[in-house]
Amino acid sequence: MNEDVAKIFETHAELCKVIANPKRLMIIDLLSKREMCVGELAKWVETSQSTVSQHLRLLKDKGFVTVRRDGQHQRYSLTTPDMVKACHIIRGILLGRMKEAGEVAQDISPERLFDLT
Amino acid sequence: MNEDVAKIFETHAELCKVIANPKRLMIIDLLSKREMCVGELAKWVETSQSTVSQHLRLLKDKGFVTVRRDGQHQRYSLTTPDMVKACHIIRGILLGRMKEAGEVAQDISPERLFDLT
DNA sequence: TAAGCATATTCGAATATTCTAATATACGCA
DNA sequence: TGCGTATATTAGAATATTCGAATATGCTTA
Repeated sequence: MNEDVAKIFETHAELCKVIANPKRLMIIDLLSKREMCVGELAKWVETSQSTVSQHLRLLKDKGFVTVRRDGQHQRYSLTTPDMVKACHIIRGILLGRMKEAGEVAQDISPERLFDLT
Repeated sequence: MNEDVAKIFETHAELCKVIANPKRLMIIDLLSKREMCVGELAKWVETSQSTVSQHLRLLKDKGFVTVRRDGQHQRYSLTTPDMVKACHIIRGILLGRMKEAGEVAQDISPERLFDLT
């Protein structure tokens, strides 16, 4: 195998690891709806501020979010809408299976898990 | 947060973990081209038969491949083309970045990393 | 400058992942 | 039946991930 190809798959896996965690998936989902600060995300995800901060750091390091300071707040937003697209495809696979098994209502959609009304 | 929603993100992450490994990504890529047996995959991925077998087991457990026996061989194939679609989107993100950084040729595409001619 | 809120960082325990080596199982054919 | 090939399984070491507790840093306002 070509060495460059091996490297590509290696890095590809690195990017996939970003979405291989439920809390990061929630964060991505929330940020796909609107910009949010850390405390707000922590509330929605129902976990500690520390945990959210660490996940956000990873997301930033991997280039999937940016931050802007707004007074005391750090406002995070997504930079890569394609990642959301990939997440929705995979969540679609899951929901399809769950619907088939009757584990979930037929009208549930991959985009409406958090209700931010 | 709704308990069912938490469960969905949990399982969603489980599915994402499947693609969070370079060798499994290679296996998925190869199987997206055609059915293959274990030894053949091991050759392309350049790893041990045992490792490939273990990855295939995970892929089967998660419902992404099926097997059929063909004499001494076990022929594996993909069941979920959408997973390939998700992989291509993420690999597209990566290749886009690499092209921008001049780390890779402009005409490389997410689908043509292995040449099975 | 001090107090208070928001966020980041560090540390360590618990858990999960990945690989290799060794061994077991399954099939086909002489 | 016995041998060779293909594949699966198991065990264990090395490494990676995840989280919360504690602490540090940064900003705002009195």
